[in-house]
Amino acid sequence: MPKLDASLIAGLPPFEGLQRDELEEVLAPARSIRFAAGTAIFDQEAEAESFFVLLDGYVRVVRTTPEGQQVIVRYISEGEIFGIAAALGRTTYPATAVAAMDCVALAWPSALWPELSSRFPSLGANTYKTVGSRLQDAHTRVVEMSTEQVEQRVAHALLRLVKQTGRKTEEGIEIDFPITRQDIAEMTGATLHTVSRLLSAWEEQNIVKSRRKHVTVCNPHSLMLKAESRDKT
Amino acid sequence: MPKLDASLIAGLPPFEGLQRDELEEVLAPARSIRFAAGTAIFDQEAEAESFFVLLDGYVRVVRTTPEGQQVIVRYISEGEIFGIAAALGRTTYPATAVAAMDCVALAWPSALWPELSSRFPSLGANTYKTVGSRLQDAHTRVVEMSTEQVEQRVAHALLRLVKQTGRKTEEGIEIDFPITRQDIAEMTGATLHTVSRLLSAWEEQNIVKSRRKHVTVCNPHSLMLKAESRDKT
DNA sequence: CGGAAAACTTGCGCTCGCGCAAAGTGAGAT
DNA sequence: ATCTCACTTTGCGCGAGCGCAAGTTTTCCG
Repeated sequence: MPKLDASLIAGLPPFEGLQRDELEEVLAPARSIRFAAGTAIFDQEAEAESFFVLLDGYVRVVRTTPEGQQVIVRYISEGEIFGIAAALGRTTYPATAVAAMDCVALAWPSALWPELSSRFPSLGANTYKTVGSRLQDAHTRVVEMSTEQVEQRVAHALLRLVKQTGRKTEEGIEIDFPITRQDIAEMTGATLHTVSRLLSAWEEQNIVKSRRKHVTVCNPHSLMLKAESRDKT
Repeated sequence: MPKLDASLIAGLPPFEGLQRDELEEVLAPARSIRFAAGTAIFDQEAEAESFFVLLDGYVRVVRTTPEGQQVIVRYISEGEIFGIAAALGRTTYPATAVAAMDCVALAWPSALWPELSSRFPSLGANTYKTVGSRLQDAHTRVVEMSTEQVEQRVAHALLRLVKQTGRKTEEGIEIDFPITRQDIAEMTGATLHTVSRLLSAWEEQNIVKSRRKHVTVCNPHSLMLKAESRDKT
């Protein structure tokens, strides 16, 4: 195993506020792992042996119901920490994490969390801050699911993805990883049929452009209008 | 202000693992406050000046949309910590907390959190553990909202309330605080009309008994059936 | 004790979005 | 090169549950 360099993680949100030598100390027990697109990084209900920081790619976090229905809980972007069951007093993962494209991640043994977080308080603080914002995100989604129509929810979901992972192209801002209608449906509590219809309608209006597994938002402002008001403009 | 006694908080989940003298130390900067039913303990978006532990009563946590729609995020029971924006790196409260009945709570200045949690690591660990389970609860609700019909969601919500706050009576298990059809609707993303219809139908089948602002579950098993399967038995 | 507000019930019609079905299309594999 | 599978589109009908409306009951308060 090659020795990992501190510059790998310098500047990433979880490690903000750490000194160079501290970074190296944190990094020492980590190993770097590649995951091919579509492979599981960890499985729901499995023993939480590791926690991770994503160095490259995108990860989809999915919860599966006893009946086999899937719901996408969130997408993880570069630099984010995930799989932190240990930090929240759990011994198993509450969801499955799947590489949405080829990924590279650092992995630490969960057992090291108490030591690491107490030795490097900023690490703990940074982590709990992201937990806080994820809790808020989750509540925001509950509110959306409770109060909005499908069209608004899909619009909100696209806007969030574009904001989180958007990559500028000549036609607009493209979501930076392969995403299907089915995926969008699982994020919004809709069916792939309805999502497909919405995207077609929006393409008609030059608000989005989509190809197989790719979505580009051309007119974010119009999409925001769709997201806000429930009248049928 | 009367000096508070350590026995007040001994045995409460957030303070598990603390010694007697530590409890007193933790308690020193706290003050005890009463809240009349219906009054706000803190408001969404307000500066997070304090965090709280509920000693008596129940608290409703509500998020309000820009359009004025309300969604009940959760209920807080005796012994739970809440309003911990500070622990999650926030400076404002993400939701409003309202006393669902007359309540007594302890309040600490938010500014003390870093010191308290580092001086008493169990306090931090206990708190983050509850944050973890709340994050999970929120995701569970997202999954429910995505995959279940209204009837199942209402059944699940009642079962959860009964489990969390149930008080045994001769007729069954009663939810321990005043709760309206509107409240249940705001927990489940339904309308009060639909909730009313469901409760009427279930009363017909001797599954629940409800009076104004009170709900008793007589037959939890039948209610679990309603919660699980989407066929119309 | 009486009046009013708050909470609850019930009926009716309509619409959003699902369920089902079937055909079309792009992309990777051999 | 073409085959095949995964992804996508589109049509049609139906039903859950909302929106609106009107009426009833309970509790609170003067």
